[in-house]
Amino acid sequence: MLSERRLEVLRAIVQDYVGTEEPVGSKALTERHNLQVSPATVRNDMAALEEEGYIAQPHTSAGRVPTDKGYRLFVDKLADVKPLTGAERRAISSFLEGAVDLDDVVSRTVRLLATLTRQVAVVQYPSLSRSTVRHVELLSLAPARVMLVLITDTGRVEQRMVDCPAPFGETSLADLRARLNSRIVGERFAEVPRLVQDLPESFDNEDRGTVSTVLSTLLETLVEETEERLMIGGTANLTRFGQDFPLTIRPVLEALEEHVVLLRLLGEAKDTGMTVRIGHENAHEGLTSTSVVAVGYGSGNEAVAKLGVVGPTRMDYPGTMGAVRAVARYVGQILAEN
Amino acid sequence: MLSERRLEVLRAIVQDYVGTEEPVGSKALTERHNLQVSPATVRNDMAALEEEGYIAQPHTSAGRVPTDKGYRLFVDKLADVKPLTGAERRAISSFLEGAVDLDDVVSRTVRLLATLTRQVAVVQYPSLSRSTVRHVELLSLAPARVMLVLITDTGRVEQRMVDCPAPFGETSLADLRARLNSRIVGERFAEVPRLVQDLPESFDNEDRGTVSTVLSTLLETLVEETEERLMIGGTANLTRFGQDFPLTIRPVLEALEEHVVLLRLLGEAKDTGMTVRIGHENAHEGLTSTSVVAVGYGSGNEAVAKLGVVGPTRMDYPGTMGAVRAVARYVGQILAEN
DNA sequence: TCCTGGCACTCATCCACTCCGAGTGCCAAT
DNA sequence: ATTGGCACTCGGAGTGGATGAGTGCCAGGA
Repeated sequence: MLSERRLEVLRAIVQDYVGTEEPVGSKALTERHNLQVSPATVRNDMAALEEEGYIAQPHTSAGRVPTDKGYRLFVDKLADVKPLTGAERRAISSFLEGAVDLDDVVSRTVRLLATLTRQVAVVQYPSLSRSTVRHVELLSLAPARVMLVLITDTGRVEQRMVDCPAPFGETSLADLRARLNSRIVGERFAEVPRLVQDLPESFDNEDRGTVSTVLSTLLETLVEETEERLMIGGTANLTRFGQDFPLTIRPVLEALEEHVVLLRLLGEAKDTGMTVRIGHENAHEGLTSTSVVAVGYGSGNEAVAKLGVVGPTRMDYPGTMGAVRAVARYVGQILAEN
Repeated sequence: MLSERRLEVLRAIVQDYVGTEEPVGSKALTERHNLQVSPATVRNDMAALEEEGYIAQPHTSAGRVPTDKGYRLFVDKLADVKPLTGAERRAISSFLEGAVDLDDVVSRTVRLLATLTRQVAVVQYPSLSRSTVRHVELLSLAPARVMLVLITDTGRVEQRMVDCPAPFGETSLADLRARLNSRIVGERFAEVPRLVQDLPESFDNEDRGTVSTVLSTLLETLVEETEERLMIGGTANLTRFGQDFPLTIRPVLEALEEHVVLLRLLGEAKDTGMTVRIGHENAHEGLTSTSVVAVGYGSGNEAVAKLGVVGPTRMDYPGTMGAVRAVARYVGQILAEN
C-alpha cells in the first residue's frame, strides 16, 4: 500500500498535468503544492509510483505523466465530485425549461453538457425497452394501408407503415385500436408480445390476416427500435486535445459516428451512480486515449437511458463528473414533468 | 477573355492540385498533361492567370495554387459533373432500399453521401413548410390532456402535449378530430391557418376554449417546427484536410454544430440544379476555406429539402457533384415510394 | 506576334551540428 | 526517512550551409 504522502504526490501530479498539459517534474511540484518536503524526496516517491505503474515518463529527461492506472486511482480514491456553482445550476435549469418536445430536450441537453464540460457530449434517447406504452394509434391512409403510431411514456413516438393483405374497414380498425390499447397501455414493452398473442383469433376470418400483419409490425418496432438512438455534440472541443492530433482526433471522430459503439459503451455504464472508463478500459480501439464519464437518467428512480461525455484521459474528472451528474438530474426532472 | 490554352492550364492546375495537395509548377504541368507547349510558355500563361486572380503563389519560390475565383471558373466552365459508375449506383440504391422510416432514410443517406464523397455530409429532413398534411390525430391521455400528432406526406411525425382549460369528452374529441382532418388533409401547411379559423365557433361553449387551445398548438407546431432539422455525418473526413488543421478544422466543426448556420447555407442553394459555394462565397466565417455542394431533393418535381456536402475548397468537384446529384435522385425515389 | 531555351535568382525545406536546461538517479550525510 | 549535491541524459531550440523546385526575364527563332 502506498503511503499517504505518495498518494498526495500522485494527486498533485494529476492536477498539475491536467492543468498544464505538460509532464510535471519534482521541483515544480514542490513549488506549486506545499508538500513540505524537498524535490529529492518527491523524486523518490515518484520512482515508487512509477514502479507501481501509476505514472510514466514520456522520455528519459522529462517529467512524469499519469498512466491510465494512475487516473483510475485518482478517480477512485483521491477525487471528489465537484458540485456545481449556484449560477451553473440556475443556467442548467433555465436552459432545459424551454424545451417543447423530446427531441428538443435531448438536443438542449447535449449542447448544455458540451458547453459545461467543454468536451464531447453524448445523450441517449430514452430507451424504448424500459418504457411503457402510452398509446397505440392506427390510421387508415388507404383501403389497404395503415399507419401505426406508437407513443411511449417518455414522449417518444415511432411510426410505421403497414401494407395489409386485404382491405380493412374503419370499424374493424377502430375495433382493433380499442382492444389493442385496452390491453397494452401502461404495460412494459417486454410484456406486449404475450398480451397481444391471441388477438387475431377474435377477429373475423377476412380481417385476421391484416390484424396479424399489424401486430407483427408492432412487435418488430418494439424489437428493432430497441436499437437505441443518440445525439452527439461538442465535437469541436476535440481540437483542444494536443497538437499531435491528426492521429488522435481521427479515430475518435470515427468512433463517435459509430453509434452502435457508443451505445455499447453507454450500456456498460452502471444504471445508477456514475461510471468512469479510462483510456484502455474502453474496449473500442479508437477510444483508448479517451475517457468516458457516463450516468443513467430517468424520470423516476429508474434509469431510462444514459448520458455522458467523452474527453481526453487528461481531463478534469471532478468537474466533469459534477456536471454530468447535475445535468442527468435536471433532465430527469424535466422528463418527469411530462 | 482568356485564351483557350490558358483555360486548359487552369484546368490542369486545379486537377493536379486537387490530386496532390501541393502547389503545382510549370514543369510538372507539362509533363503530366500533354499541353504541347514548353514550361516557359506555361509560365507566361500562369503569370497571366495570376494577374487575373485565378491562381496564386503561397510563397515566392513555389508553384501555383487555385484561388476561390479559379475554382469558380473551373466549376462553371471547365468541369462536367462526373456520372457515377454502375457499381456505385447499385450500391446507393441497395443501401437506401432497406430503410424502415424517415429517420432511417435520412441517416442512411448521410452515411452514404459521406462515404461516397469522403467528405462531411449534411442532409435536411423533408421540410414541413412545403409538405402537406396527411393526418392529424388527437389522443386523450387524461381528462384535460390531449396529445396532438401531426403526420406529413413525407412521413414526418410531430407530436405535442396540450393542456386543456377544461375536461374534454371523447365524443367531442372524435368530433374535432373528424372535422379537422376533413378540412386539412392533403392541404399545404400554409393553408391550414385559414382553413381552421372558424372551427371553434361550431363547438359548444364549454368546449370552445379547448378547441382553440388545440388549434393554436397545431398552428404553433406548423410554424415552430418549420424550423428545420438536419443530420450530419462523416466529420472524421475533415482530418484529411491538411496538416495545419488545428486552426482549420476547429471553426468548421463549430459551424457544423450550428444547425441554424447550415440550414441557412442549404437554404441559399437553388431548389433545382446544383449549387456550389466556394470558400469566401460562404457567408459564415468558419467556412471560408470550405466549399459546399448542395442540391434540393423531393418525392415529386418539387424539392422538399436539401442535401449536400461540405469539404475543403480543394475538392474533386466533378466527382462530388456527381455523387450529390445521384444520391438526391435516389432519395427522392425512395420518398416517393411511400 | 507568339513560343522557346537559357540563365540568374529566390526561398522553403532538409540535415547535421551544437547548446541549453529541465529533469532524473544515485549517494553520502543528516 | 529525508535531504543536498552531483553527474548524466536527452529532447527541443537554434544555427548555417547545401539542395532544388520554381520563378521572371530576355534574346533568338518560327
